[in-house]
Amino acid sequence: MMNSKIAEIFEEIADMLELDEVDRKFEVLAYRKAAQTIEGLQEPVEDVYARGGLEALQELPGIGKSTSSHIEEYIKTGRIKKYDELKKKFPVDFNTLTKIPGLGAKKAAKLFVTLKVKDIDDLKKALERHKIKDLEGFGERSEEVILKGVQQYESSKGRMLLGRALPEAERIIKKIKDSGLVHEVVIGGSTRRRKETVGDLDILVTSDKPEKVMDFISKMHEVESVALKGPTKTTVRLMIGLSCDVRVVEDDSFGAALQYFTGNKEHNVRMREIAIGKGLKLNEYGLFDKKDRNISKDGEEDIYKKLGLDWMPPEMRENRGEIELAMKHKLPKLIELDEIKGDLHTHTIASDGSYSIVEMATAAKKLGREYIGISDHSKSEYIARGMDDRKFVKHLSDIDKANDAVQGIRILKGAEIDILKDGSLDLSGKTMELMDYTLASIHTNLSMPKEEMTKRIIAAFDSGYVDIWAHPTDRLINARGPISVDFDRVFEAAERNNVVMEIDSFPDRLDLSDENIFKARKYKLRFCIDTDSHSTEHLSFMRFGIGIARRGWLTKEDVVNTMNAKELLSFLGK
DNA sequence: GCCGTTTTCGGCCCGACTGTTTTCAGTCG
Repeated sequence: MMNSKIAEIFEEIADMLELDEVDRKFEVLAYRKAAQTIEGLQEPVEDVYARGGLEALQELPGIGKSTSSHIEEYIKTGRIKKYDELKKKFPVDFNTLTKIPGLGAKKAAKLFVTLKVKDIDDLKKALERHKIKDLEGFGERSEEVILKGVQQYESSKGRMLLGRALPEAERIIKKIKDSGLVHEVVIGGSTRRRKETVGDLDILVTSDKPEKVMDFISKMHEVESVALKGPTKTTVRLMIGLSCDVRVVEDDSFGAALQYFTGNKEHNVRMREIAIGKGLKLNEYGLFDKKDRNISKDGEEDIYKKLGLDWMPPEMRENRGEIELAMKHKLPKLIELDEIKGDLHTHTIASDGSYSIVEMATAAKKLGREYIGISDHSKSEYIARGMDDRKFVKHLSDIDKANDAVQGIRILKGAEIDILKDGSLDLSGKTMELMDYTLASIHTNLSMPKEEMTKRIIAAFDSGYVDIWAHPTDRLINARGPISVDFDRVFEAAERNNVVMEIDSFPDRLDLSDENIFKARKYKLRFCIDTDSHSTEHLSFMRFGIGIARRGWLTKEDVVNTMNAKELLSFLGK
């Protein structure tokens, strides 16, 4: 899968074009947009090309003549000439350096020209010697900001978004399955627990030809290098920049091994303690009695059962009280993906989405949704082509028309409305009353002090116009921390005003996080799992939000978009 | 460089914030 590699190259081309004396900002923008499209693609870009050549590539949003031929060139030769030429002038690792908060392409280029900084290691040396503060255009403060940025970058790297890791894991698993060498093949570890980021992939296989499986794994074309290869365990470095462990066990050990490799560590420690208490021994090969006989060969559920526990979903296995509940047979019945009836956070070409209302609705229908809420941006989101009241009124009537045009799915009229600095909303009450529901969210002044931010959000809720608080904390995983806010007071205000808490399923948001869901569950609050889709492909991100909701122990009853449209609207008081 | 029931040419990505500066460049959303 070359998607992320090509996306990275396009991003770097954009970075380098930004350094040109002539203003090429629209070209820069076009490359960034193309990078985004490729990165967000749910299938390998080489498959798109294999299916329909340049034409098929050009059907992707933001991919045109030039970018499609770059992609073709990369697929055929592994290089892109334009990129190589630019890189000659600036042999700098822009990809890494511009990920450091406070450092953009221009500053990185300046650091290269003056201090020969090519990568993060050079940057760290320059920081240690305090060389940066004396450069023209930099100062004491810039040096501090960059130093802090480097630390932040280093602490977050190494863990990959679940949204990237899971599709890759699934592809690899399918390949192993199709090899015909194995009986069972499953993903374990934090990926199976649906943690928001994963450090590496743990794949568990049962087979009576372990060596052949190991050979097969190490020769897959997704593999960049083989770190370790033995008869039952292989560790490879994948092209997408993730380490992957593959472990082979015998059929009788499958349940124990799956339990062991799913974790987490604390959960497993508790499990082994319980086994010891019963005079047994639990390891990855089985549950053994005093005479070392494996007494549990019937899968994972049997391991739990023989230890006096109910089987529990992987998402709960974090030692956060689930073992106690399993002993008392009081585990909650967690929400399932197929219980979701609609999606209330989606964007169209009316603001910053890539598809029309009809296209989004048709795609949602294909996924089995009964309704879709269209929630485009309000005017303060200039960059997202947000709409003012006048445009919104027209847009809402466009949704009505689309509703008549598309059969078999109901389209709801919504909006994602900015909560402004003073807590007021970005559209008039008159306009908002024309909608079926509203999402409210924060996109500006994110670093506001806690007290001010808390008052800002409470003021928005108290307006009485907010139905759903969208991507509440505004964090971007590995890139930006959450806003600073007094959750207790905000949750109280939400309870008072019947404001629903969103779980945004977009892979780098997953907001609320599972920890915050735990906090919110102490209040009488309901949740809504949305995709924040900006394209039809994003609609399938729902499963990531479901994973986070399950990690927060939510049930069907907690989540408002398990209701049908009629029930939902009546719940929202419409 | 991409895109098109306002256009195949001429729009797109504008404004806040910050730090380094005396009027603005870079970064970020």
